Amino acid sequence: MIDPFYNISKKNKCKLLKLLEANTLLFKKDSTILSTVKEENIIGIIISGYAQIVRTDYNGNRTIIEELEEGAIFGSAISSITSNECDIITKEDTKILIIDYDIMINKEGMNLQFYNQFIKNLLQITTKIVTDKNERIEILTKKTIRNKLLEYFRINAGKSGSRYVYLPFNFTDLADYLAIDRSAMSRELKYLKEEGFIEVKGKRITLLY
Amino acid sequence: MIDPFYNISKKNKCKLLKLLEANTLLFKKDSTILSTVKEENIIGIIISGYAQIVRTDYNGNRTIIEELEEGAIFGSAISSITSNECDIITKEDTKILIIDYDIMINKEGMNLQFYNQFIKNLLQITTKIVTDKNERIEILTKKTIRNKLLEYFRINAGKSGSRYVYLPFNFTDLADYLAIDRSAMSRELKYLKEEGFIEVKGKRITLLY
DNA sequence: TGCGTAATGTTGCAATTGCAACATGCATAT
DNA sequence: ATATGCATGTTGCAATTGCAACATTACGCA
Repeated sequence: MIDPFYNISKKNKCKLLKLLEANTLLFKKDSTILSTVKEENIIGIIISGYAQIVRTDYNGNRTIIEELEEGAIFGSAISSITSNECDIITKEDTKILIIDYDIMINKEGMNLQFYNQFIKNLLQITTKIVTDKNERIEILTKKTIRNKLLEYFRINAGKSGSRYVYLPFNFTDLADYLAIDRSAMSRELKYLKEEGFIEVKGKRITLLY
Repeated sequence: MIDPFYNISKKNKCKLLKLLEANTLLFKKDSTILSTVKEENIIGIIISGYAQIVRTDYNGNRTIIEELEEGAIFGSAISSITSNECDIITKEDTKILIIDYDIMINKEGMNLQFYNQFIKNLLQITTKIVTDKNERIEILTKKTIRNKLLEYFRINAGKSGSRYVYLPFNFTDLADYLAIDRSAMSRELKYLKEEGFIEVKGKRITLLY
């Protein structure tokens, strides 16, 4: 993950935040950010802590839209908080930075190194986000639970270059991420085990094919 | 859609392309770009024409990953051409620009207005791409064909602020986009018509609810 | 105008899936 | 230790879906 303030000195970071009229906010664990953030065209940056963008629809189906670690950026300008069903929920005490997207973009003719560097860093981060979204879409467009699982494994084993996949979350959340029923997923995992395709030990999955 | 060269003069655009060691390529209608582009960390920009990123899996299922209009950017750094099943297919004669992502990003300490402006433009474009991807994910995570359709309609009627949805592609491609079987979609559309939820006239859908 | 091809509509059927309901396991706090 | 809550595992069943096969319509082009 690229630091949004990569290659920007502490001093310049302060100048930057002033220039962008940024606000720092603190949230306790398990609080909902959302309403603060939703209304306007805003970019948020996780300074410290951990949060999730979660959608809960009228049926009560929860879907994790995104995991927000330190340095992650989010916001109406970038994430799907446009949707009326989305919450950002902190999983730890979390410190975030709020920047108005329009103020940030409309600094014309800026010749400030730190400003341009910041924009460049954001470009790299959003590029990475697009890649992640594409992976998710690639998985979601598979038509069977089995193929969704195998695609998920393929992508995530590929990242570590091994035959192991370490789940970054629990199975309930995995089902949410894959947009499938948890019990149906559990059943399919059982079949995959029985047929000798995979081995599951806690959150570590070994690919045997 | 934001022009990648917004706020950059013709003269500066030339300088920029030289600085970035950009290459211009021409493709005839219905040709496959792909192999030229796939290998490296590259950004492509559609100068003129129209193309699609299409994935065809081993079952022959086609999925339109992305529509590439004039000014659109794509590439291994940004799109999911990482996948081994992806093609970029031109639907018209198409002129594209190829830029090496690493060369572009690693121009340190640049104080050139046109360079910084270009990066900023790319940031705005990728931001928009993320929004689009999120919309698609929002649709794909719905569990029934009906809900996928309704979500698609909701999002796209919302854009024009009316009760009309104008499909940007045909129904076959819509089914690909929603990652559902075409005939099953056709059946569900019939039910939606019969139940008075929608009215379909060619590519215009009217929401009646 | 007519031909060929691609898109669309229709339907039966088998396979997959979601859902509900319940059992088991595991961790944490009192 | 045990109670409480949450994650996980299991299974029957009904609903949804994909698939295949075919009919019909629309469209581009000679």
